[in-house]
Amino acid sequence: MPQASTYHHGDLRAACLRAARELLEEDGSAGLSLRAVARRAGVSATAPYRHFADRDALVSGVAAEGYRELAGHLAEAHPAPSTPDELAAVAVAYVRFALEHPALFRVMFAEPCDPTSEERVAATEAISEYVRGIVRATFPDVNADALSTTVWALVHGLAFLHLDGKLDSSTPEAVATQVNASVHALFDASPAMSRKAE
Amino acid sequence: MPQASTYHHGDLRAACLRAARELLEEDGSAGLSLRAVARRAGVSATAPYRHFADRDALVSGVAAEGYRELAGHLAEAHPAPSTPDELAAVAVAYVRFALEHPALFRVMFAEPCDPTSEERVAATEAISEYVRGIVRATFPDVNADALSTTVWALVHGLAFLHLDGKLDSSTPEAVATQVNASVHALFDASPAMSRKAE
DNA sequence: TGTACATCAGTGAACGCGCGTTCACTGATGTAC
DNA sequence: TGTACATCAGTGAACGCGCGTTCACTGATGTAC
Repeated sequence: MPQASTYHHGDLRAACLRAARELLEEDGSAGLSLRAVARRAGVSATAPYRHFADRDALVSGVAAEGYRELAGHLAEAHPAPSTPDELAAVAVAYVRFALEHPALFRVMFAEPCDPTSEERVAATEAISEYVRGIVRATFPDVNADALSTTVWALVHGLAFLHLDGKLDSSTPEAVATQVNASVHALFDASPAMSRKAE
Repeated sequence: MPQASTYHHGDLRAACLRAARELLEEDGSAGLSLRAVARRAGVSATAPYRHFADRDALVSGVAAEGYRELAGHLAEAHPAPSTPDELAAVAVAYVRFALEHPALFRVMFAEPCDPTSEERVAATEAISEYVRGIVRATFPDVNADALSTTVWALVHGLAFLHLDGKLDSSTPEAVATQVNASVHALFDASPAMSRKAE
């Protein structure tokens, strides 16, 4: 329901989140201020206060959006992975998301999760649950909670190391190869874990 | 060579780094300003400019110190690990360091590595080389470069997930158990990797 | 269909703040003779 | 040992800036009658 009117924006909340995302990609998290967001949305400096209690609420909103978007990307990579190869494809999508939205990814994870933002906490929980579900589907006979933590940590670490330029991120293929190799190195161990679980 | 004199500080550089570390632990990276550092060091706002070109140089200095300190902690956990268990002990030390110095750890990794700071780049390289060396010592017959990246990513990811409160960090034992389990899950796969490398 | 009015989403001036950085300066130190 | 002087590490006033947030306000919208 966007309006042609200049006074009432129509959907300023969404416009603020969009502006915040753009600022993030351009200037990194340092450029993410309420005033800059308002400026970019073409609105007075205080207008965002109609939609966000304060700066933190804006940041939490951006992070939550990022989580949902990440979840979408993972599902797109494979809706219901059940083999190590399919799981690896999801891992590649995770790292790719981090590399395509570096500043957003950092906002999502580099600051301590604000426990007062329900939206943000819920989105984090959703990702966590999603990873657990995938691992359970791929290795039904294994302690999925333990293995899913390990998988998530591995993939998360790969994402950060790529982000920090510690690994070769020059081409998407190089990244995919690296992620695949690492994930398979871990999955080859799962039978051993299975044995322990019995 | 510290001086009793009040005018000449003696070792203001070190005092600034110390002050920065304290501010980091107290207020997080948001509190890390040149002026705050000067204030805490008991010195005029501009005195740090005798020792740091600008704010970035200060931050890079802090990060570099963090890298060296981390390296020290790892070596302390085990000077020359050569078994999976010993390697796991080093991994636990890595994660413990992150949990003991959360803000410092974030400064070290959460911002893109400043490529203009030689000190910082060198310190990063040193850590990277160190991990590679350990893995090579533990698995001489394996593609150490590939495996060491996987190990580092896994441990690094565990550190961040703990930092973000996504895993149980309530006691040092809980953390150690989790890290040990994850690292062993990976190491149990190394024979498979070895086979591939042949 | 027309009017009165409550509600809502915006405005814009103003506040105080801490920041990074510059500049000309000055006090202390150490070295050459 | 004593003095002159260069060097160095501090000082403190000042700059301009962008920020978060408050406040009283006003224009637009939609609903009740």
